[in-house]
Amino acid sequence: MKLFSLDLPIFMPDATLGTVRAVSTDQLKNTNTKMVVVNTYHLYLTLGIENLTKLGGIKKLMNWDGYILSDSGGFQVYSLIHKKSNLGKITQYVVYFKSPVNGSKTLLTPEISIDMQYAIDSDIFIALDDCRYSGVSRRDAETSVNYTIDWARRARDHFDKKNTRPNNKKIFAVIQGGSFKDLRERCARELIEMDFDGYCFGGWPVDDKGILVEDILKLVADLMPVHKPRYAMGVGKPEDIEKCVQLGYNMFDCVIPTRNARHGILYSSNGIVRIKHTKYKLDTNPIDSNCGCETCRNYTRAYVHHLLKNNEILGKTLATIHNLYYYQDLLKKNVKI
RNA sequence: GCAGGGAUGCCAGAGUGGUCAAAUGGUCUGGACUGUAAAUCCAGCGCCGCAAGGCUACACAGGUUCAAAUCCUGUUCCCUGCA
Repeated sequence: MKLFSLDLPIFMPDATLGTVRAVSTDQLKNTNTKMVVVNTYHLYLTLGIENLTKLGGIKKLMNWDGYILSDSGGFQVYSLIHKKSNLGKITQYVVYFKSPVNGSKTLLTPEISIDMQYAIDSDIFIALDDCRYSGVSRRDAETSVNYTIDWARRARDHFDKKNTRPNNKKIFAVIQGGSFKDLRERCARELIEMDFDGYCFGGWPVDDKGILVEDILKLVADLMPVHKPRYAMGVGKPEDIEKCVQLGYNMFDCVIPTRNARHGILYSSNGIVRIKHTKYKLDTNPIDSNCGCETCRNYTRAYVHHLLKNNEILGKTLATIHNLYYYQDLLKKNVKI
């Protein structure tokens, strides 16, 4: 399947604030990355609609000639409010985020989220959703589904109102419902009626032990239209992505390759390399001898070990370049014809 | 040489009569991280023990005291002024 001119499946690194941490746009390009995920909520808070519009959008700001997908802020509804509480409040009409610094309020609605995504000038929009933990109770999952459907309709309407074709923008919706089959079915059915350009698996993709919730992922994948992109949000570890490709998903994003790189966990064809371990201090091999990334072509494990042990910025950069290249390679191997 | 100040774990550095195996950082060793509040977080780090627990420290030598890392005396070393 293709999306724009891209082969699916695709992995999109997270560039929350308009940067994949530790790498420049050129370096990012050289990892074979074609699309990145930016975050509506974080950009709304930091740059805002007006400023970002003046600056001409995030692509221009980043000097990025690839594609941009903007997450709606729905994950922050989960990570900042449901998970930590006290950082905001959710109602059917609006979501309030409370700043932990000075207590000031930020208001987010499905409409504001869309306006912001236009300011970002992204290629793929996401309708605001009420994201929950994978083990969410039935009662909460029901609320989440109700809000998500309602917000998706409002997002869709607002998106259409502003979308003067032919600008080739797409909008995806997120299927919530926790582990409850009927709720997932209802959510999927109603969202499909609204005719979005793609559908996303919503919620936390792993259980409290970190194990991929395969049964729920399968259930939801089977509810999605076959001819449209299927995006498993927040997935995941290399093996989790491969499992999800088998289930039918073809779009992925996750902080794991980038965050783990910064923390010294590197992926290789021979398994995980914890580069900060002392055994790599004098190791003059590349991180992965089968890898063609800038890091592996030019530097040794000993060097990356040394840099990361001493908290040098370049260590994070080289590690990130490697992990992203590894992920893009992995997805290439999983392209289905 | 004179006058002050100081010596506590690998480093930095609290504690100034009992509640002190030794705060807290850092280093070090593990681990976690899944639509990024994350260059973050958690655990361990004198010795023995899986653990409960036990044992040993606060430059060195004496002393005072029921009790000293903490008070006194001397020694060694370091720092800061003045010569």
